[in-house]
Amino acid sequence: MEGPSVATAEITRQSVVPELDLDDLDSVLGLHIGTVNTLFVSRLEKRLDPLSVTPKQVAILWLVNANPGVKQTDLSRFFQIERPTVHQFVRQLIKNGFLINEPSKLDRRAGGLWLTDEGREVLTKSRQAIAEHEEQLTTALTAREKSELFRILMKLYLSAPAKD
Amino acid sequence: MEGPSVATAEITRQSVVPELDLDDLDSVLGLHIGTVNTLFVSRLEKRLDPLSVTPKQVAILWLVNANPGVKQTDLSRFFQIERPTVHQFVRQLIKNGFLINEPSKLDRRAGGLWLTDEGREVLTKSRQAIAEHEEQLTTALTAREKSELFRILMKLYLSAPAKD
DNA sequence: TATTGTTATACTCTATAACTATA
DNA sequence: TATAGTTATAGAGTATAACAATA
Repeated sequence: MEGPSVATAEITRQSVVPELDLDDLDSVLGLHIGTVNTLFVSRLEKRLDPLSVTPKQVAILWLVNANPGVKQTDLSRFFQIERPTVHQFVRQLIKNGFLINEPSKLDRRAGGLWLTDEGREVLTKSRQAIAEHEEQLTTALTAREKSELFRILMKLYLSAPAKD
Repeated sequence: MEGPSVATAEITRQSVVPELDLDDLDSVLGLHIGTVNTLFVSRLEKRLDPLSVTPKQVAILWLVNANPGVKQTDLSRFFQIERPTVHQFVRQLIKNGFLINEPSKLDRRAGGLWLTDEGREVLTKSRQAIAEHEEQLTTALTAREKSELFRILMKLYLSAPAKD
């Protein structure tokens, strides 16, 4: 799996820039998470560009589609981002005609979000783009590595001590 | 390890917001990488705030310290970010008195970067802050999970198809 | 008082385009 | 022509503070 029957070759970022002394910077987990995140986000942004949506906007469309009438507060809780941050995505999506905001009749503070026909079309195409993108970036991983990665990331996320 | 001797409980993001239909959004790897990245970055930013540096600025200081006289181009290659992006961090670090830029005598196009005494102090304190931060966020992981995470992230990074 | 949404503002990280100076 | 650095500008994603409307 890892090559010939010698000691497993350790592949590190050192091999990418051999002339630099990394001084153990590559033992910082956050660095690698950040690098891989940038890789995923920037590639996906390019794929989604023709559809005039960003990765986070698609995630919002995705959940609104599956939960018609959902409130911004619910999205804020799911993504663990602040309400004004959610609102910014929602505002852009409404401006671009992918989403509408219908005030709730039960609680007039809250709005309910729905996709437009155009929003549904964009979501369908975006899901296809995401599927191709994820397939492309994870072909090197075995099925077991993929599921381990999901499991470990989830464990990190769920075990994080509360803010403050 | 995972609880009583029943089928391993699957812990997902669904359990965080039970009332939402996720419609398989949680099968998108990029979402989890992004969430964990935000977790790491935002926590570290708060820890570094008293030192007046950001996570990326510390990474720059770290490499300049280990490679006195390094060029911005080398940093650009290591971090896989564009030269103007590196320059922005460098400019801020110089402005804050943590870095100096001494033009090379061999190639007057290039500058060489060095830490100031204050930069060295901030780096030392930042490394301590990062060590505590990483320890705090990864305590839930076993040693094997940690090394698997490093290995899989590195594999993703190194196997990524070239841009375009 | 508490919740929902909104507006204004700002910060971090990233990019592209276009420029200067040097090799 | 190619490389190193710089400047200007922009965009994605995030936050906090303060406010209005509603419950």
